[in-house]
Amino acid sequence: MEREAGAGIPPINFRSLLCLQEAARCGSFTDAASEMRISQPALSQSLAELSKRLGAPLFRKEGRRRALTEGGRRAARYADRVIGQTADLLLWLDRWERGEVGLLRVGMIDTACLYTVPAGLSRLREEHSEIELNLVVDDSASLLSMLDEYQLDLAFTVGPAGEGFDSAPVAVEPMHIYSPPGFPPLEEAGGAEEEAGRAAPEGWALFPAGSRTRRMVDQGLVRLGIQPRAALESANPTVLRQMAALGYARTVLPRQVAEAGAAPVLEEGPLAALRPVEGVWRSADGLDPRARRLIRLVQRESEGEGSPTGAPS
Amino acid sequence: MEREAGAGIPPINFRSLLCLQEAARCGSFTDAASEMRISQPALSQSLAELSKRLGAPLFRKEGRRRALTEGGRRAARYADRVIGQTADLLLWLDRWERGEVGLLRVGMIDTACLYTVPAGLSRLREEHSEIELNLVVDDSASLLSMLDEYQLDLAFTVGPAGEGFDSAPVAVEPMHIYSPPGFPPLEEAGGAEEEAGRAAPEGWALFPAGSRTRRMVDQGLVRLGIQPRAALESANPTVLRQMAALGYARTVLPRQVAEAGAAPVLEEGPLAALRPVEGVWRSADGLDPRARRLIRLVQRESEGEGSPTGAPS
DNA sequence: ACTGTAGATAGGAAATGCTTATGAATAGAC
DNA sequence: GTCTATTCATAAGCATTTCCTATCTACAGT
Repeated sequence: MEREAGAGIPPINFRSLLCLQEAARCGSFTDAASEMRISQPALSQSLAELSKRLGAPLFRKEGRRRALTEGGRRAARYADRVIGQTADLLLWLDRWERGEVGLLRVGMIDTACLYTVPAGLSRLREEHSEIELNLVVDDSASLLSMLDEYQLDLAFTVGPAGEGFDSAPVAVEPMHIYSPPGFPPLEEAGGAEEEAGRAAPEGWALFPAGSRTRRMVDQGLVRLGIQPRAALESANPTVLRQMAALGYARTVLPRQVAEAGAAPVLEEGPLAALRPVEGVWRSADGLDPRARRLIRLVQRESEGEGSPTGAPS
Repeated sequence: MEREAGAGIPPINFRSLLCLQEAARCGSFTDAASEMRISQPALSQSLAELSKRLGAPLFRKEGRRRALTEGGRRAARYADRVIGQTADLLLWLDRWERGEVGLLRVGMIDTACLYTVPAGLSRLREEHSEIELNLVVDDSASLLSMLDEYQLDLAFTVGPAGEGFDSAPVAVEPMHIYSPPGFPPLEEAGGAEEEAGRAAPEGWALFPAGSRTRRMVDQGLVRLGIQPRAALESANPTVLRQMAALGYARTVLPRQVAEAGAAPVLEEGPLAALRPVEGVWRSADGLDPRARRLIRLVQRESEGEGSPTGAPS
C-alpha cells in the first residue's frame, strides 16, 4: 500500500486561519472583522466553515458573544504557528527573489578563479553573507555542460557561450607569446628547428588540444605564421608559465598569469589572442538574481583591468 | 499604530500545499495529480496559483518536466511542516471530540470527593491519562455558580440542579440521624431539653443554614416531628461526624460518612432524607465528552452503593 | 417593555477550483 | 530526418466557495 500522505486533510483556506487568529486576539467577531477589513458575516461564516472542516466546535455561546473552546484555543495556537511560518516563508522568498539569500553555484576557469572573479566574490560575501556559495573550477567545456545539467547557476568561461546560453562579458584577457629568457628571436622559431650553440626549443607549452583557449591560441599563432608543436599540454596556466620559466618551451598565456609569478621573468612576445571571459547562464531560466549580483560585482571590481563592455541583462 | 499581524498574507488554500508536497515527492505533475485523485490541469493550475500568490517561481522547466527551484524546495519543506501540523491538529481535535484528551474541570461537594467520585476518577486517570484534571471541592451553590461562570465543566452536587443545567444522577445518599453513643432515645430529643443524670444535648451539628443539604435535612427532621436547634454548623461532614462522636450533638449525615470514621461508633437513628448527588453541566453547551466519560465511570463504580438510575444524555 | 449590540441567516455577485478537450514542447523510436 | 508518446499548459464550462448587503434573532442594560 502507498503511504496516504496528507489524505483526509480538508481544504482549509488561510483566510479562515487569519479570521480565527484575529477573533481569538480581539475576543469579538465584529472587532476582528473590522480589523481584517472584511464584513462581520464574512468572518462569521469563515469561522463556521473552518469549524465544520476541522470537525470540532471552536467557539461556544457565552452571553451574546462567542468564547473559544479548548479546541478553539488549540486551533488558534496552530493558526498562529502556521501564519508565522507563512510570513517567514514569504519573507525568505522575497529576499530570495531579490538575490539576497539562497544558494549560488558558480563555475570558473582557472584564470577567472585566480584573477578575474575573487575580488567580486569577496565583495559578494561581504555584502550578502547569507548567499551560500558553491564553487567549481574546471575548463570551459566542462563548466558549460555542468551549467546545462543544472549543476551550476553561473559559469565564468571563455566566450562565446553558444546556443542555449546567455552571457555577459566580464573581462578580456590579452594572450601573448611568452618565451624563456635568452630564447632565440621568435621569427626563427617557426621554421628552423636546429639552432647553433644551444638546444633549440622542443616546442610549446599549450592549453590542451580541444579546449576553447587552445583553438583560439592556435588560430592566433597561425595568423602570426607559426605552426606550433605542443611539447606539453596542461589546462593549468600556472603550469604552463612554470614550464616556460624553466626554459623548456615557449607558451601563450594571459598577461596576468605571465606577470604573476616570481622571477625568472618571461619575455613577452606579440599578442596571439584576446580571450574573452564571460559570465554565462542558461537562457531558458533567465539570470539568477544572485548570479546577477556576482556578475555586477565582478565587472565593477575588474574595471580598467579587463574590459567589461556590457551589463548583464 | 496597531500591529498589523498577518497582513499581506495571501489566501493560500491547503489543497495547493498538498499539490506542492505531492509534486515535490513524485517529481511529476501528472503522477502527483493521479495520486491526489484530481486532474492534471487542476494540479497544474493550483501550483501556478500558489506560485503567483507566494510571489516566487517554484518550478523551472527542465526538459518536458518541471523541477523545483530552490524557492520551491523551501516552499515544499514549509508545506510539509504545515500539513504535518494540520494533521496533528485534526488528530487532536478528533480525540478531543471523543473525550480522550483535553482539560476537564470538575467541582465536587465533600462527600462526592470523599466517597462517590474518587473511584471513577481513578479509573478515568488509568484509562485516559491524557485528560488533564482540575478539581475543586466546595458546596453545591458555589459549584453551580462556578459552572455557570465557565470555571467548571462538570460539578457533582446535591440535586436538583435547576434552570440552565442538565444533570445525571450518580448516587443517592441516605441521610440518617446519628446520635452519640449513650444518648437518650430520639423521641425525647424533640421536646424535652432537660434530662436526668447527665447533660442533655445542646442541639444539633448540622450543615450550614442556607445550604441545599441543610434545607433537605430540616424538612426531613420536621417530618419526623423534630425542630432542630443548630449548635454547630459546618459544611464539612467529617467535622459534623466528629462533633457527634465526641458527644456534643446529634447530627444528620450520609451513611457513608457516619460509618467511615474509626471508633467510637455513632448510633444510627431514622432516615431523615435521601440526598441525590448528580453530575451537573450547563445545558446550553451540552455535556463535555470528558465529563460524560467521568460520569459514566462514577456511575459504574458506585453501582450498588448509591443508586444510579439514569445515564447521562 | 425598550434599545443597542453581537452574532447568524439569506440572497446575489465575484472569485476560485475542478473537469474535459485541446495545444505546445520535448524525448525517444524508427 | 519524421513519427509518436509523454509532459505540462491553456481554454471553456460548470460547481463551489467566498464575500458583500440587508435583515433577523438573542441578549444585556436601561
